[in-house]
Amino acid sequence: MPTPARTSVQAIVTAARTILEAEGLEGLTMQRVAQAVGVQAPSLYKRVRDRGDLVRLISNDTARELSERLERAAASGDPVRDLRAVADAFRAFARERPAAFGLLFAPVPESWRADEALNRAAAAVVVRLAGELAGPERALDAARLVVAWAQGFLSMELAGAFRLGGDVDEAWQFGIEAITASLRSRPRRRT
Amino acid sequence: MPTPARTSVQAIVTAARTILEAEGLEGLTMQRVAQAVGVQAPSLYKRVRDRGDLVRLISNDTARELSERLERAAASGDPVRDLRAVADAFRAFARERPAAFGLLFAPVPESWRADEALNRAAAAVVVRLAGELAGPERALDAARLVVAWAQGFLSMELAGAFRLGGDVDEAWQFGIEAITASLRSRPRRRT
DNA sequence: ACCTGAACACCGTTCAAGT
DNA sequence: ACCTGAACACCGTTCAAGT
Repeated sequence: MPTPARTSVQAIVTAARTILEAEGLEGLTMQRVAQAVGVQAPSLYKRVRDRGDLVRLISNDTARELSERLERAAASGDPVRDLRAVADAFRAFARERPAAFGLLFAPVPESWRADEALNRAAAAVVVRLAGELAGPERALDAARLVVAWAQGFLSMELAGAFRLGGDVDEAWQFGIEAITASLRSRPRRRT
Repeated sequence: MPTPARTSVQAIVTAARTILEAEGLEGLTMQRVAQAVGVQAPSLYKRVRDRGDLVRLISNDTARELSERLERAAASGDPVRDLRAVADAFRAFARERPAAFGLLFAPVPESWRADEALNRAAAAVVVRLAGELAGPERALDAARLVVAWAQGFLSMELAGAFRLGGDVDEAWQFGIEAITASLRSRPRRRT
């Protein structure tokens, strides 16, 4: 006789995201997740292939949410203002979900990573704005400059790696201003 | 009767670094390290406090080595050339020891991290060069821009996160040029 | 169809016992 | 003084057995 489902992939992923933020990636055990959704650990394997798969589902959700936020931030139509707003949205997201954000860029096995299409969607906004600033020929190079800087800055900030004093918010402002100014003044190969 | 030591902290750390690069952080188990140095796992606890402490010792060695390399790279006396050379040395190191490099910037428990003084030493070169370019008032902000970009770029490159095509080497060149140009042209508060 | 207890192969770590 | 086997508390994962 079929028994009714006592949980769902959605419930599992949601619980896992909460545990990830509260207790880190090593704290994210199958037993801990099972307890949170009210089943025994082996039952989770009816919904997710294994722990790596669960991590991948978390990253998918994270990438989707990040993508939406970046999209929403680019609303003014002015590429300089928009790029700054997108960077700030990126930072706000990283501070809200530090563990999930870290996971998105962590050197994790390939099969744990968010689906390529979701990463691509999140990148699209930045590539578009970077192209408007630096010209279509340089769009990808420029986007990589912006994303690398922002990701590096935030991973260092979240890891507490800025230990030489100074104002970290000011360093962030300095960075985004230097980068946008540089992209705008760069000679374009063609327009 | 005292028995002669069959291994040493140095041998343990050296073996651990090799294992880290070959099999990643999850592959770095106490049993694996013990096997490599020819003792049983419990014996390791005579030399290192626990696995986290072993990771910290690896990071210390990594930070020391990175620091030396960056120092050696800054030799021309011209800050623009030196900053480029330091960035290139940073990248070369990251590619030689990707796992150790990743570890240095990974969101890992505080007690696993390299000693503060070693991180400070590695940062010093960059802060000096950044100050020569952007002025002493902006040295720290400028150094944070450079290091954040480089670290982010490399962590993305090593994670295989540049998946939109284009030439990654060219993106690196584009980045360091845009950043140095921007720092040089930035208005200085004072000289 | 879904859930579970029991089991397996692995971890890190402690500790009494050996030399 | 150093090393080890045995043990403990944890993991992820599989699977036969239950409903």
